Amino acid sequence: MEDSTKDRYEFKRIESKWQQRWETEQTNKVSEDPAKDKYYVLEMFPYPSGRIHMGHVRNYSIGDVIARYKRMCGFNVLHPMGWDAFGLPAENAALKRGIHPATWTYENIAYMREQLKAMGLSYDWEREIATCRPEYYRWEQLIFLKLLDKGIVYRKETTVNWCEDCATVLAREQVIDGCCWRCDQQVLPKTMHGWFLKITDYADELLDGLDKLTGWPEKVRTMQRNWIGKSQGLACDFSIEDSDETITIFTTRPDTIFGVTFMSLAVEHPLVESLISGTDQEKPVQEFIQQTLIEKQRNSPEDEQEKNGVFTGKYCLNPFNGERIPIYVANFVLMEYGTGAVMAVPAHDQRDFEFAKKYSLPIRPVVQPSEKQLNSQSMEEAWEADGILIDSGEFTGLRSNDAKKEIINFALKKGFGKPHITYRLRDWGISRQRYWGAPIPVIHCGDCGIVGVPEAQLPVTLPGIDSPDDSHTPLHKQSDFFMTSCPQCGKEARRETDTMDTFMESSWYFARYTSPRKNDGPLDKKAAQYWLSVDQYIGGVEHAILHLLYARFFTKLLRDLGYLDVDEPFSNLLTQGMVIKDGSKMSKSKGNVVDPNDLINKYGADTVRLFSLFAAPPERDLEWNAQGVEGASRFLNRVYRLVTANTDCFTGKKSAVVIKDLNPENRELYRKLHKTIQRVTSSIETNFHFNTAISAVMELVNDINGATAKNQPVDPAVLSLSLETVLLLLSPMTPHFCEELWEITKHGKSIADESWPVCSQEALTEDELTIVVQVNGKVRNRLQVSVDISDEDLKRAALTDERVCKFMDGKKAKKIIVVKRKLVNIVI
RNA sequence: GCGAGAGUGGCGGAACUGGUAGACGCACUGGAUUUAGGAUCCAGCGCACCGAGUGCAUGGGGGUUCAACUCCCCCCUCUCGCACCA
Repeated sequence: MEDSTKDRYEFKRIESKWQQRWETEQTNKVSEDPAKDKYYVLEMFPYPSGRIHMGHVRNYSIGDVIARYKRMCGFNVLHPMGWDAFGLPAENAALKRGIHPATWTYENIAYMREQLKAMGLSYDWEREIATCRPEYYRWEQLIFLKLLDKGIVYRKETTVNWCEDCATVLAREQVIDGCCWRCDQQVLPKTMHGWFLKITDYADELLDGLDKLTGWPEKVRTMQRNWIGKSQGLACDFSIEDSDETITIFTTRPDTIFGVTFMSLAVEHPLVESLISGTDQEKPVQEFIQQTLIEKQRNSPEDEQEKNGVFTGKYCLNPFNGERIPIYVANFVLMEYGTGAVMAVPAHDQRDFEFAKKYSLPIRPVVQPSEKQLNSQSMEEAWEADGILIDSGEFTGLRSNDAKKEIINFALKKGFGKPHITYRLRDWGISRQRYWGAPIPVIHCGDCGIVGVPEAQLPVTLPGIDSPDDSHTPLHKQSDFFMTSCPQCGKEARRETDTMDTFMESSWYFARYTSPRKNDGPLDKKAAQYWLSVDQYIGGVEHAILHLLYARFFTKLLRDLGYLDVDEPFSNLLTQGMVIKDGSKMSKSKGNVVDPNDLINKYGADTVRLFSLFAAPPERDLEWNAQGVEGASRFLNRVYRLVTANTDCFTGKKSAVVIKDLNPENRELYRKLHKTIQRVTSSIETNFHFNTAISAVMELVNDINGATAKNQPVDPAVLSLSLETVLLLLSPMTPHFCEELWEITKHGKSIADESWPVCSQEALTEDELTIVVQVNGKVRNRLQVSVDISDEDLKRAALTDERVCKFMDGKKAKKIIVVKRKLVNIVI
């Protein structure tokens, strides 16, 4: 059992041999070459958590096949790797072990780098970056300052999402079901100052750009669209009776404005206080607000609350018809969306309908559907679709869509309303009260206010890299760090102690790879121009919103700062599925993790790569199967034996084949060989379905095996070409293995420097075809016929076929359908 | 509820613009080789019937067609994402 490796090819020796050779010969080093077409393939860079996991293996295997394939196709391929190295786990681990987060991070990087190298991935390691290095984040600080100048970065006080466990603020994108995306603890609201990026300024461009990203999965585009959440409608003022104040509402259904029967305010709405102060309703409303706030805290956001509210005792006026409208405070109105005030139209909005039913408020239909008559008494639910306006003054009779425009225009003319667009997207809060992140490069001066750190003083580095004791305490507790002087007036001042959200680093790393060592600016424009955008980006779908939206945003920022000239960072996106075992995602808590190290030691990197590519198409989840790995291993061993048993046929020269001179068996094999090139190439080109590419190669291997097993010797030229093709086609997937056999078969150079094989049309032509004969659509026989048989002859052959006659049972053919080169269907 | 995707053997998965359903692999069964195991090789392997053979089969139901995994309509299930968005 434990000696099961003895019959396997020597993957250990072979893999380290080729890894060393690629390194010494700098096989994967690239630079800009205007003479060649570029191809930039990138896998989402890892967080240096300690060891690579199967998800990484799958991700990088996919990327590596694409990189190696494109390279063989003649592209100048950029394929870099780096580390998303800032983040909370480093702090936690450091605290636990009493070491510095940097130490932990760099050790992990060193170990994981070796693991990746052991997989034989074709990275240009000279471009490696780690985002925690000052050489990287200093440029991020510079970009931050430029954005501060432009007003894209600003500071404000808001209610933030606070995670007590992580002791930091979270962006809205990082709050999942009311809990922290990382530690899963309930997130609490907290009021504090923080730094923001005006992503909302780019909302429209981010939204419109999605239409052009045809190389992205529809799913991801839809998710981003929903996240941006653009709604168009009317912002309209309702004046409050006996008051100078007005309530501004936002609605996407101005066509229903004559159906308003009450007004709902969010409990946090700023006007509530003044509405109720000193009135009889003050107490009940206050109580209701308290109650609602408590419930909001307590309940997880999934369960929808019953609609509740309380009358404020005050009225406002519908500007369209002057009607008196009671003002309520309601628990289902969100302060964060629109204006926090909703005009309630119970006949045409389900929530308002439920609320009206509960508090016996009037329901007045104003949009009549064509298929039924709405009646305020008998309605059981709101009619939310379009229709024709009724009881709507001068707008009566218009269709919903026209009415929307007319009503907005009317409000605009009269001055009490205007067209308005609102987004779900909020500005990106980037302040984190953590140690292990890039310091925000500003200084707070009592006299001058906020002052950017002068460019010449960048980077603002993290303190205490050499003193592990308190090195990971948050910066606001380290006076050595925050005590400074104002760069403008020289007085004593306080350095900003927040660090940046780590998503800042991952928002531009792909661009930095194009000039990773540039030391006088973030990007070399020429290099960026040559390489960007990324032609193929690969990673998990869990980043569909966060990282991918931020990276798109940053690309536009860098473009507007003059660093780049592309609008979008990633032209094509492949979202690979998860690695599953026993029905669920591999995770430590589930105890179903498979360590790639163990597999590589047991089977070799090539086998592990091959299996992860073969078991499922990349976008689907991959069910881990230990026996499947055995299968992949078996296949490679079979190829190894097949090639080494036939080294005689390799002469070191290019074999030439004259199709005419081949006997039928050799011709068949030669045809299969070209058919395989065609199938593998198109599998990769159309959708990166490596699983079918591999199965095509397996078929070819089976055929070569079959041919050599027969007594008749295979033509050496056909045999050597077949085996060469197998190696060339497999080489992007199992590179060490193919390099070794390429060398054994007397090819002078590295297989990585060979060209991708080309399918010959001539080789594909056949002189005989198998035609399926159907009777009434059911397959009854197969006929071997010459390719140039006429339809008439084919019909005749089918009709006279013995088996076919049996099924025709003496009946006459009503109709005969002939599909060229494929089938004959006799209808009786 | 809204949006996206998916349902094919025991399993992972194939099937091009409608034209041989189940490629390839795993598992399984039988055989060869072997002292034995492992490895390797050969054969079989959707379901039903004892079988040549014949039926039936791509979540369910209907439809279009000579022909449907593929196109259309209705329904069911699962996965993922969003969710009181006015």
